[in-house]
Amino acid sequence: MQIRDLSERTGVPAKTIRYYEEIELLPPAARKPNGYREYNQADVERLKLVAGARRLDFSLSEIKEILDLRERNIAPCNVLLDLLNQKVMGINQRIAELQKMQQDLKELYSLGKTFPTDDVAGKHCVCHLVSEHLN
Amino acid sequence: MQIRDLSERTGVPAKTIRYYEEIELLPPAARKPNGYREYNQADVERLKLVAGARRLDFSLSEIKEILDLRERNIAPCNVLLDLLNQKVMGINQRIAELQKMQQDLKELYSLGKTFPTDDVAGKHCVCHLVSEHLN
DNA sequence: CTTGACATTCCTGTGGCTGGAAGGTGTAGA
DNA sequence: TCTACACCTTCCAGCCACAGGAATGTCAAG
Repeated sequence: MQIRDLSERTGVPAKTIRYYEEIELLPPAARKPNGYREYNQADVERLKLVAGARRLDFSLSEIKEILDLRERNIAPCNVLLDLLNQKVMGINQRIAELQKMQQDLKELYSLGKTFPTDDVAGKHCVCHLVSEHLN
Repeated sequence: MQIRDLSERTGVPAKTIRYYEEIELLPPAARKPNGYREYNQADVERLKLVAGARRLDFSLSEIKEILDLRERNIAPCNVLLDLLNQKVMGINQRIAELQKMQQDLKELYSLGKTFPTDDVAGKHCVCHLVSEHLN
């Protein structure tokens, strides 16, 4: 199985697979006599875990932690469960931030609409509101 | 007024101010005989607009567009209002994506909890769920 | 013998900074 | 005068997770 097959089985671009190897997220691939990378089913499984974790927005270093545990024959399940939990809380916070920002944006929009839109100096228009916007 | 004063009046780190100048978001600063950058009140106002817009998560190129309009003596108010509006919609979408992801994370967590946590191979545990997770 | 689809490495760019090194300048106190 | 110390300058590197592209090599089919 060469890199394109691995790519198709996992949905990860070949370019990205090489990159993962370069940063040592994945172990150095076996090579065919011609220098081409060669993969097996275990490589597919490992990369599928990486791909699934990426879709859940795990960072590469978080994923590396998982893979490293497994390489040392330690089941990473608990770490993974913890990470899932942390992600949920992180996303809660992120959503709250976004909602706050959306509130701000809407307020600025509404208020800005009531000001003239031809103020180049920006003293009495929406531009001024943005300038004075703190947090 | 030197760079540190500008920094304190706007909350933008000196390092970042230099960076903004380098990428031509801000015009080249006036210089004192000793080579130090020198700023005036107009520079404070401009940078405050930049800082406010950044807090609202405008990109530097969006901000550049605003500043360029003003430099050409065109009031950027309408463009700014449009951008505010776009941001609101963008955030709505982002929030939806995050909520979807949170849903997925919670499901994986709950289901993962029901599996053994000592499965190094990852065939019958939360790791497997993550591997098979598609969007 | 050529065409085309693969593969390889290496370099660059993205966004928005931040950190640090190496050196110059300005001011206050001993 | 000497010396701290705080400020300034430029330049180079790193972060994250890749994507794009150049230059080159390999292999199978027609």
